[in-house]
Order: sequence, then C-alpha cells, then structure tokens
Amino acid sequence: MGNSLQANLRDKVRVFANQQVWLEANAVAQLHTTAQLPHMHAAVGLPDLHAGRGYPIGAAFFSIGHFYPALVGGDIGCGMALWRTDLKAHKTSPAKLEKRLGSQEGPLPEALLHEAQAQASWRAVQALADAGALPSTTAMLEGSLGTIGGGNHFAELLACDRLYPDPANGDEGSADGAPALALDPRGVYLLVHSGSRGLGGAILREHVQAHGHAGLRAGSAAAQDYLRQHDAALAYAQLNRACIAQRFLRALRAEGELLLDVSHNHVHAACIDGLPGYLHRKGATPADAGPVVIPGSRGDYSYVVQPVAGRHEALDSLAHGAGRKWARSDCAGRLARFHADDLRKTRLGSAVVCSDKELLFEEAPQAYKEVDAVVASLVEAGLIRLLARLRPLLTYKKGAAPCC
DNA sequence: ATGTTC
Repeated sequence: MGNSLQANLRDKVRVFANQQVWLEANAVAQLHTTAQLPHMHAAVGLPDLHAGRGYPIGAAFFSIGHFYPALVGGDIGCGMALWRTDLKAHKTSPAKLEKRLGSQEGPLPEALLHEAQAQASWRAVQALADAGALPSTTAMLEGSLGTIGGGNHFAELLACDRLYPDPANGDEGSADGAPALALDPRGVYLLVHSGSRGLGGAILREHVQAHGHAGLRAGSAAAQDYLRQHDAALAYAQLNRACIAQRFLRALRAEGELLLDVSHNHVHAACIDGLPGYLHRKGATPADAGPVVIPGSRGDYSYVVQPVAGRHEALDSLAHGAGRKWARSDCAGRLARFHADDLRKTRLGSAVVCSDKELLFEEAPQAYKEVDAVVASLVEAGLIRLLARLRPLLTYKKGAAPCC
C-alpha cells in the first residue's frame, strides 16, 4: 500500500504467459517499445500477445496525463458478445445450422435496421454524425450496421461442452459478487466478434492526420474531441454486435438472450493503484466487467471465465482470444497442402462458412495459438476461474467481396 | 481492423 505503481508492479513491463505459450520475440519487443512512450507507466502482455503494426496486440497499457489514440488503433470498440439461444444442441447439427442460416452478407434487413434505429445508442451516434462530429455519415453507419466485417471477426454458434464446478459451492453469484451466468448445458450459444467497422478506422485516420502518433494531453480540446468520437465508436460497435446477433437469430428462427458484451479495444480513464490515468486495451479483455469469453480459434474451444476479484496486476485485463501464431501473409504457403474445402470443417466437427478463400487460410486454426495454454496461463496467474467450455458448431466468416 | 489498396 502506498507504494508507487511501478514499485508494486516491480517492473514497468510484465508478461503473463506460461512455458506452453508461444511468444514471438517481435511481439515482446513491441511491448517494450510501446512501454517506452512518454507518460507510459505500465505495460502488460497477455498470453495471446502477438505482433501488430507497430503496437502489439494482446496487451494493456497504463499512462498518466496523456493517452494514445494511435495505440487503440482502428477497430475502436471491437469486442465479444455472447447470446444464449433457445436452440438445443442435441436437436441441431452444423449442417442444419448452416442450411438455416443461409447467406448473411450485405446490409441489415430493413425491419432489423428500424429496430436498431429505435435504440438510444443509435440516436446518440446519429446525432453526432448529423452534427458533423464524426468522420462517417449516417448513411455509411446504416450501411455497415449488422455486418461482421473481415479479418478475425466472426459469428459462431457453439454448444456447451463442459461446465466447471463453482468452488463457492454453487450458490448464486461468485466470490466478487458478480451475478452467475445462467448457462444451460444443453443450450446453443451465439458468439459475435465484431467492431465499429469503417467508423473506428475513419476516426483513427483523421486523428493521425492531425496529431500523428503522439499522445494527447488529458483534458485538452483534442483529447475531448477524440474521446467523444471513441465513445460513439464503442456504442456503434456494441449495437453492431447486437444487430448481427438479431439477424442470425432471425435466420435460425430462434430467440436469444444477451449474456455479455465486452469490448477489448479502447482507452478509458482509470485508477490503477490509486493513480488516475488512462488504461489502453489493445486486444485485451476487461477483467472488471463480469464474466467474459476467451475464444479459441474456429477449430478450438472457447472459454467462459470469471475474472478473480481484486487481482489488478495485469491492469485489469485478460487475453482476448488465442492470439495469432502465424502472420496472415505466411498462411497460404504454410497451409499449401490443404484444399479450401479441408478448411471448411474442423477437428471438433464444426463447419466453417467463408466464401473468401484468402480469409479461409488466414484464419485457419493452425495460424492461432492453443487456447488451452492461453487460458491455463491466466488460471495459473490467479486471474480467472473457468465457468464453461464451449465447442464450436458453426463459424460464419465474411463472404467474398462482391465482384464485378 | 478497413464502404481497404499499389
């Protein structure tokens, strides 16, 4: 108590990963380089740490007095939403789900768009866009709403593979008072990973044009302008995930209930060890927002986990997934022995819908770390407790870009 | 990441 933040953390930079986790030297180098930025007080690498464009992904950074929009990057508000559907795993199959789902490309069906536009979050974002305070127009925001996007974004249907016993002996809630998630062992779940689509990228682009990669001084006009846009991108990204879920549920003729929605790309004012500053999460899932999902690759399990209360040494952050092992550009070569159709089924028996062949290879399970080692690292560090293991049934990725 | 881009 009363020690300085850096004394408490022992070092400015900490990495939470056990011996089983693949850590690329370049990613660790990026973590240290980023930790050297002025005003930066602490940096944490989570076990999904991997190299990005200058800044590492799977990392959290705490700065004081200034913060860094460029570090948050372009996909402001990207995150995971988990829905419980009323489908039963034993009554469906990957093939049945694929058939019912059909194509989910293109803009949101009009009825769902109107529903979304009735939401308070939409009205707030639209008001900013109409006032010229966002780099995207309302029409652009409408056009992207309810679309998954590319890269590592996906919507996935999963079965509950395993529930872990509660050490607190099964009573409601967990040790830190967070409400227990009502997970049905026979249920089918819908996991949506997407973000703010074009909006976040446009915010970053405009910001970098004006300020480069320098930090913004807290409280300055530029900082306030950025945070207003950033918060709009967070709201838009969350609404986008809800819209994706709604269109999937509609296609599946299923009802759904939102269990959690958590962003892993953002910057927030935060107090760490009593010091006020800014917490940047760059592909890092909050450990202070209740239960979260740590998804594996499309051919691996995903875990629902409960962050352990009172453990702040990882800057209140967790891995946001398995983390890449291979660069996207290496995947086609390394997986040359596979045909595209080989990659449309997985070792866990799930189906993959993805008409973009390049993306099919870039996002192959082989390109990702083993999620078990990532999750084990967090358990061993005392940061999480496992609630459930989910098994993929069907992973839906972006279709091919419309051609000609 | 991307109403991408040379």
